[in-house]
Amino acid sequence: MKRIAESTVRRLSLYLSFLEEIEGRGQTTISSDELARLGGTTSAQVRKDLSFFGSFGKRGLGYSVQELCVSIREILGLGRKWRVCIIGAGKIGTALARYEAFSKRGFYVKAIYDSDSAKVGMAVDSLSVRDISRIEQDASKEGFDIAVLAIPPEFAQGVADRITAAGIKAILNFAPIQLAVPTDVTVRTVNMALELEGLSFALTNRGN
Amino acid sequence: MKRIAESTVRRLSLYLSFLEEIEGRGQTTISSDELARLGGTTSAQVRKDLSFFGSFGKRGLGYSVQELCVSIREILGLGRKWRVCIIGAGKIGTALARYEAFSKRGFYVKAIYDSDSAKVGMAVDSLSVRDISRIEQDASKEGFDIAVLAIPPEFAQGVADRITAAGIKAILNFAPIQLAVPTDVTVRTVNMALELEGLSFALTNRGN
DNA sequence: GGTAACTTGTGAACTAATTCACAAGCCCCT
DNA sequence: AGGGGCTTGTGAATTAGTTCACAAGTTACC
Repeated sequence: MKRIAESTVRRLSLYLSFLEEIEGRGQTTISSDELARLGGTTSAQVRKDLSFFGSFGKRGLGYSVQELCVSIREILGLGRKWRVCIIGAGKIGTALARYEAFSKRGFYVKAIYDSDSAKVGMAVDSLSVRDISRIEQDASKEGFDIAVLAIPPEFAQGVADRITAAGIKAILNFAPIQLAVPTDVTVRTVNMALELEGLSFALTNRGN
Repeated sequence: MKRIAESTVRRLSLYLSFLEEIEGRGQTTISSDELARLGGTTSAQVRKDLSFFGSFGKRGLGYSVQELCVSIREILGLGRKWRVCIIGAGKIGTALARYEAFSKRGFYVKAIYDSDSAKVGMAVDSLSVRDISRIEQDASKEGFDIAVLAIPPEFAQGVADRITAAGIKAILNFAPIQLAVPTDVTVRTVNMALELEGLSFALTNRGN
């Protein structure tokens, strides 16, 4: 299969969220044009995005909302449940652990870790904060698929090394740092300072 | 000035974070190559990114860490303090309000709002949750530059309409929805479900 | 069954972003 | 003062991503 651009995957995710809402409203078919308007893109873009994975529509008619939902879920690998662990029981870590939107989309937070012994044992919803020293043994025993890193930047690389060594292949990184990981590990970084600075740039340079 | 790509702005932000760390360690000059390695890109990319805004280095020698910090801060508009309000005192909103990294970077959270009267008056650090109905009058009186939207998707567009009408030109949106705003308003959306789904895609299609 | 009105799927054309490659400039050493 | 070793800044080439445009397929209706 040809390499798929990250932008394409993002858009598929976005289309799926619209399709699910539309499905809930009882609409049964949708055209690439309607989907494009919802996603702020063009109909050609929608069709091209889908064409990398097959042909899902009917000419003259559009796409079956239900079938397209199923197809995109399959493309994105959402047909199964993913086991997530959160590392860092600070403000961000605990907020994420309590965030229901994750489990709604099939991502189940199974454990939360911290290195601070004062936090270990603390309850976060139905979970109890575990000591980070257990991460290696837990990772293989409990089969975590994804680790969410919500720790200070100075510890992030060290923890990333440990969890990738323990076999975790996907990391959602909230630390404002560029992680170095083996090539078979995927990292997505969410850096809020960077987003705010992008807004600062836009405000400063607006009006040309 | 030519239109600057969002990817360029992101990278400048990233370079700045490295430069600040390096400055703290006492290193006085840096080459595009070293900066590129830190940022996971190429030296040509670093030089090109900077070249859109001027020439900041010395041939044969590299860049002065201190001067480059100052220049990038100026490019990004970080020479001033930005006034931020957070809308939504739920899990994400309160976690963001308490997040110190914002003020370190010059973004000051001045107020937090919610529509739930049970939450209004509640303390979040030194702030007290205000009723959302006050947002219009507060926005002009207190001169908010940036609004952070941390509310359920079904309310996000309505609130976005109100705050843009009230003159706010920049929105950091955590609601998983595509906001429609006037062209002079900049929106950055952080959608964690979408990031997780990107990881799901990578895990599912790894090894090609 | 034929035709009109749509909409997809996809090469081709175009636009944007990244990488190459090298002249020009700077520092250090002798 | 001149040469060698670096590193920047930037047009040119390349690669990646988006948009165009149209043949091909589908439905509805007469």
